Amino acid sequence: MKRERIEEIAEILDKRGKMSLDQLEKEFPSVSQMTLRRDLYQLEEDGRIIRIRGGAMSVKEVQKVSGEAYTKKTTINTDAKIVIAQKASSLIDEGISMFLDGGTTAMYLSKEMPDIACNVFTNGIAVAMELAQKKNVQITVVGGQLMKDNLSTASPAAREYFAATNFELAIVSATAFTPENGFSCNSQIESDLLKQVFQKARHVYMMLDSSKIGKINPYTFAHIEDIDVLITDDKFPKEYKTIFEDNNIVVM
Amino acid sequence: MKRERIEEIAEILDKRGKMSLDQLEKEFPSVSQMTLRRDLYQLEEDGRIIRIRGGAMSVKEVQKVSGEAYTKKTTINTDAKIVIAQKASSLIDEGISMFLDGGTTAMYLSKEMPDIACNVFTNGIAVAMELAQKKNVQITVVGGQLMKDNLSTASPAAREYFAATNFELAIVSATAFTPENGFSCNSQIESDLLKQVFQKARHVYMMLDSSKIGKINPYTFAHIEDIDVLITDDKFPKEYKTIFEDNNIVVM
DNA sequence: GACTCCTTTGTTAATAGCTAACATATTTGA
DNA sequence: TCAAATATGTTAGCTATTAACAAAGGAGTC
Repeated sequence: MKRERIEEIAEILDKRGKMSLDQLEKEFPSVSQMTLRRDLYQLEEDGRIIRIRGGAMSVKEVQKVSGEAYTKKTTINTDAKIVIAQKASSLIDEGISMFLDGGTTAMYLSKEMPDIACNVFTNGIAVAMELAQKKNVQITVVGGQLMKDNLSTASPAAREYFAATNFELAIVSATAFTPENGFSCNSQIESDLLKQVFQKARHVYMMLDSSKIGKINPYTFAHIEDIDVLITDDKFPKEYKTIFEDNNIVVM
Repeated sequence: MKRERIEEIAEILDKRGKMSLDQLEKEFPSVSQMTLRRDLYQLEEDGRIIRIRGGAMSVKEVQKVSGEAYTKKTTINTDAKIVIAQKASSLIDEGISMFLDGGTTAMYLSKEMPDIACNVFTNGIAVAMELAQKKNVQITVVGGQLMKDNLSTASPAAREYFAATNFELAIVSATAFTPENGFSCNSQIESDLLKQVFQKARHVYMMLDSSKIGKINPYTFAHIEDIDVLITDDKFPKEYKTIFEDNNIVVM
């Protein structure tokens, strides 16, 4: 109920742009003002709204007012990514040692995942920052050149480092997928890093929201048979699903 | 006078992102709080800022916040650190290759510093994220275990990596200083890393706000004679100043 | 210069909104 | 089913904001 209410508040705010607490109280007569305040506080922490005196304002509205375009990457298929991230986070067991990539889906995953004792290796600094909130998660950041577009790092040195490291699990996502070209991304060093990770990981979970399907990016880092589990959303085409299942891959 | 002040407020806010009225009052000691309030009100009408409780926020900041998670850590001696960071940022030349640590002062420095072409190595992921906003800055993140308290990394591997890297300049800060025990911090691996950095850096600038003075932390990584320039605030004790100057260190 | 009009700035009191702290209810999970 | 964690409600105190009025400049006119 909290989750839904917060979601609804966010939606209303995105629609109306700006609302006072009084107005919100009228929309949600069943809860107290304080609860709404707390909801707004949380939405602010998530970066979805800005609290102003007497109410709140949607970030979208701000961006509209200021007239500037905002990065669309964070908004593509957000809901699907969150669902996927939730699903993936439920698969993480206590004490596990895992690799997590630096993509937006991994970002949501690190928000959703429970605060259990485990070891996470990541090349995404935004992911690392998010995970730093969790008391019990041990984080190791992969060093290297920082790519500003996706806030992740990669370097030859990191590749070597991973050659001497073992993971129980690697959870990654691709920016493009076709059955013929497999999973691909836009950066060669990232692709190299992921290849290395795949060699050392016992299990590989791929998070792939349906917007990535049918696209091809320059650097392929894995093929269908390289992964163990595919986590996707309900818009995932049925015909593809059978391809994965024929390779003994669990599709979620 | 009004016009210029408003312009200046807008600029400062674009840089710092978010400021309290208290801080603004310190920046503009010659006018009353009410005047600043009115200025903010006007800037809001112009769509350049958003007024929030206790201060204001630049629209640019809003766009940034909407992308990432938002940590609202309030730190000690913020104002002094900002002053120190401003001073330090004025010392950075185009094309330089430098190391920056992961502390809060370095964080402010990365906000204040101009967007010039240069190479920055850092072990602070918050610093790296901040620098990622600058188009012309090349960033390299040091990998390793993430320490959650200060969001910086350190590892033996990183030490080796730096053994093969040269810097023109290292800008670091300590969490404690006494003349006898030198500059110290709370983590052994961080201390090791800094020692290595000091060996490879041609010049070392130390940022030290006065709240650190007289304190001792477990791991000393440098002594007075190891640094070239000390950047501090105006509460820095005079008797200490002479100690530094006797060692040919520029005190700012 | 003295006067008026207009803009900017400062001061104060009253109010609205926020936070913190605790109390209660509800959910989760063992 | 119980205990622990999470979510919600209630209150009191406090802080920031507003509004209204007063004072101080600036600009133009006689």
